[in-house]
Amino acid sequence: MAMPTTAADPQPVGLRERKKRRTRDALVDAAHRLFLCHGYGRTTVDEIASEVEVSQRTFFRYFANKEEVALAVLAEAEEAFLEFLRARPAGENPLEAMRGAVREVWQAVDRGQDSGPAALELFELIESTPTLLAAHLRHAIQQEVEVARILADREGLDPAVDLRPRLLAAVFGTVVRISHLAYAADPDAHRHSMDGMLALIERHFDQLGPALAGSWR
Amino acid sequence: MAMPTTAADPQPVGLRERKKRRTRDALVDAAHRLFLCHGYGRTTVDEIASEVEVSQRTFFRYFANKEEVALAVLAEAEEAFLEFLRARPAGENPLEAMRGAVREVWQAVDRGQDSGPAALELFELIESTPTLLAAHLRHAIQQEVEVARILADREGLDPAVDLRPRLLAAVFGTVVRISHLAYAADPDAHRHSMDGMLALIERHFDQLGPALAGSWR
DNA sequence: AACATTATGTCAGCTGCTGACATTCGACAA
DNA sequence: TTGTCGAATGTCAGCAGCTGACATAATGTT
Repeated sequence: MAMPTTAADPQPVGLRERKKRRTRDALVDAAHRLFLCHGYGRTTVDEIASEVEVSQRTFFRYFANKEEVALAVLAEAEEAFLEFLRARPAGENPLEAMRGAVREVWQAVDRGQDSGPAALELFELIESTPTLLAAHLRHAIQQEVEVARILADREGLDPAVDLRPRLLAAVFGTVVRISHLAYAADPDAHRHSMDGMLALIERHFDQLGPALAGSWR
Repeated sequence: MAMPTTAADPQPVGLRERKKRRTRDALVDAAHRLFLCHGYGRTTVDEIASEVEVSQRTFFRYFANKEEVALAVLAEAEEAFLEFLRARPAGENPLEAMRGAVREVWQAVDRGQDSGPAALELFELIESTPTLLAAHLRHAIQQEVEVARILADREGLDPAVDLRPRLLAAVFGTVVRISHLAYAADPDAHRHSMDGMLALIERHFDQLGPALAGSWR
């Protein structure tokens, strides 16, 4: 349109925003280190803040509460999942689209340096910390609502009257969660292979139909 | 057998235990009143305690935290569900057993004086209070684990190797939760009828297969 | 250089929650 | 009835999470 800006204008990212991003990342990093080392409950917010040479008050300007800093990277992954899901071709049915999106997320995680093992440790920390587990499940619910909205849009449905999107989103979330649990519970069988995680999810989905069908004999 | 006790021996419930039960019930009652009136966040533990003329410290001897007193009645219902599920005839398949158990729970709730509307209000309170929602979801997960154990026992399976019990328990919990949401969201359609809730759950289960199958056109 | 904007620090304070110790209350026997 | 033991409760001190209010410093703009 009008307003011919000087072409190269990816983002007017000022020094300010860069600095903010840096301290934020530093806080997440320090928090994870301390949580994994001393445990979530035995790590105080003041410790995290002073590790980054920042006041406690600033910490709470970046994160609404102590849980949020622990789940920050997970929140980013969930956001990425939504992006991938929105970008899936319209020809796929809902289930195919979600499987594709979760595959893309794991591929992206795989590319990111050492985030594979880190993700595993994070899962264990969350599962073994009641407070974190509760917060994580709440986020998962919100994620399900958003996923349901996307699915309803793709299929041209009204989420208020047709509950199938919500239902499928919830079931999908459940399958992913149980896969994470199984993955973390049996490290020897799957570790060092992100494909293992995907295979687990696929297997669980294949078991879903028979499990619902009737007797298991 | 031996030891002919004097027949009428329901429970040697001393005055002590009765008093404990009374103050506990009073705390739950006062808490619910205050939560529904002023909101969860704006109600302090001291207020609840002083309402029952008890020190704050005693409150925390009855309940581990503020959330627990809000979810107490729900926890009892969940316990009842487990009991009913354990008592279901062995001939039923897992899904039939769970449907039967949830029906029995609602029938029992129906018999309890005015607990119907109270349950509705409680659901709304939980769903609209992030902290409570998180705590509730955590409890739901624990419930799922226990349900999976029961199902595995019924079918003679090892929950560690066969994940179908866990999967079905999770899906069932999801369906019940979504039914609660739909029930609370559209009061006019279902209110004053516990059968409405059961019908909703049945309908959602019937939608589950088609929703998983493929396209929704 | 002067100004507006925004991030940060400091401080005071509330609320949830816990340990330690004293006190009171119910159970049970002499 | 009385006395004794254990359990329930009260009191107090204190820590940690979290917030509002205000002052200060850093950054961006003219």
